[in-house]
Amino acid sequence: MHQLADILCGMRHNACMTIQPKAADRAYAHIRDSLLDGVYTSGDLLSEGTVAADLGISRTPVREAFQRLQNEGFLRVYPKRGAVVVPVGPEDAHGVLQARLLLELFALDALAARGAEAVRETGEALLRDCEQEQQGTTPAGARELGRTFHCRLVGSAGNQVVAGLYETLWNQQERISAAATAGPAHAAEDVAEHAAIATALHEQRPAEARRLLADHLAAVLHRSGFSGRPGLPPEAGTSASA
Amino acid sequence: MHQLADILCGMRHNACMTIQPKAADRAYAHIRDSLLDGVYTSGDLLSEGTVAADLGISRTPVREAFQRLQNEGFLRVYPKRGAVVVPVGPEDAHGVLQARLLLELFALDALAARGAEAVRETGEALLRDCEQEQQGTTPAGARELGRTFHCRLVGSAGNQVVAGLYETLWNQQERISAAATAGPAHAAEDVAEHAAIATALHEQRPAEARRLLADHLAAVLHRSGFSGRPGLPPEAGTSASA
DNA sequence: GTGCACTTGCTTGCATACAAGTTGACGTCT
DNA sequence: AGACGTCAACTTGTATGCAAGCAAGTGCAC
Repeated sequence: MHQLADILCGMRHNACMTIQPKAADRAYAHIRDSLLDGVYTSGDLLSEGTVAADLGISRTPVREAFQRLQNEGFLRVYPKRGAVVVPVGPEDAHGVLQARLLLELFALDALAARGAEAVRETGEALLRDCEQEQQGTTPAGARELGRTFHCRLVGSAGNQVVAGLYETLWNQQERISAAATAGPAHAAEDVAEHAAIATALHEQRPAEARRLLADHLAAVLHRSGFSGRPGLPPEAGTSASA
Repeated sequence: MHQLADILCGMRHNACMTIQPKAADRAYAHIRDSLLDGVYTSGDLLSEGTVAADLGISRTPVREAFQRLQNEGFLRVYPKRGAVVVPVGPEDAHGVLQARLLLELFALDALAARGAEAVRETGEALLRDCEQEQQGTTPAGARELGRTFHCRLVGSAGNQVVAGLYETLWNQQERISAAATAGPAHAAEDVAEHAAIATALHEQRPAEARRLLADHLAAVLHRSGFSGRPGLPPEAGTSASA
């Protein structure tokens, strides 16, 4: 345990992961993609054995994937019963967007407090993200780029804890996007709004960036289709199940 | 993130949990307690086999516990190497307290927006928590009551997503408290400040509750001993290990 | 003495076997 | 017919065995 600092700093063992990802990672990616692509829908019941058979692996790595997905809010494991796909409703969408607004506005304020130069540099980095966004066309790619944009924005505040919280939040955001059936249909609007925010930061107008960001999140909520009747119980449209 | 609540609350299916909790839960509780009580300290290296042998169970449930603890930020598992206890430093303490301030102030504002009656009721419930706090004397009990107080405060905002985020945050807070070696020495001050906040809410002075809360969090940071020199590298005081 | 391949002892990753719990259906008794 | 007990087909929970990976130490060749 003398070289623990090395362990903490250097991630040089990851070369093996590129050659042959662990079975647990494959299971995680498979289930997550199936969830995000609508193969599994709200209320579906999954079992470790079924997924393991589908992937040709044993239950052990699938079990690990289930736990990770439960921690990220995608699944809910019931003892001795199975795992159900957690349904999302307007309540959740409102909650996530409210939380995102809170964290992202905080990030902008913290960024502005770090000085004009930091604001400009962050805006520049975000603009580069937007350029990539305009090129990427696949749904999965658009998802990933949206994640990098917003996570970079929050990360620019310099608070690692808040950044970690936001990553958790983003998982739920992706679940909402998937459930909204809108998917990447509004990707163009997203990119345009991202670019506007990045430009405002790059030109050192943080106050306008705040306003643009708030508008952006409101627009995202509206486009998701969950904006109406926030008090509606989430179970309204998810009663049917296998 | 809320699987702990699930385990504690969702006992309606199986009566076995009262007699014999799952081995994975025992392993989780054992490691977590050891972490919080200082048996394991920052940088320590744990292996599944060792813990399994200590508890007289197999590696499988220990493995599950490791994953949960990693998700909560206590451990970091390195492939084929083992799990190290994540060290915490002033940077983390500042980040956590800043995030807590952000979320808890948001909660107070959201609570105030829900109306005077909601504010009074929440203050009343919090006062009841404080009464329990004054009775409980064991360190573990004090920890748990502090958790219920702050989680109830944040939960009163009515945003389940933010509440979930805050629970995640609280795990890190507990780790910081443990690392600060201050532990429950300042429990009396905590309780007094909690009571002041609850009273302000009960008497419908939310603005003062805001101020008291900010003071409380600043005091917590100060008492933790991590308040000075936030840029200091985290390894400063954590070199010694068993 | 120096450098390098090998060996050894640790670790995790995965597959498999078995134990235990839950559910729903089926048959039987009243 | 209706209620009730039994059971069979699922599920997860845990233990165990084996393969593979990583790091340090050992000994040999130079």
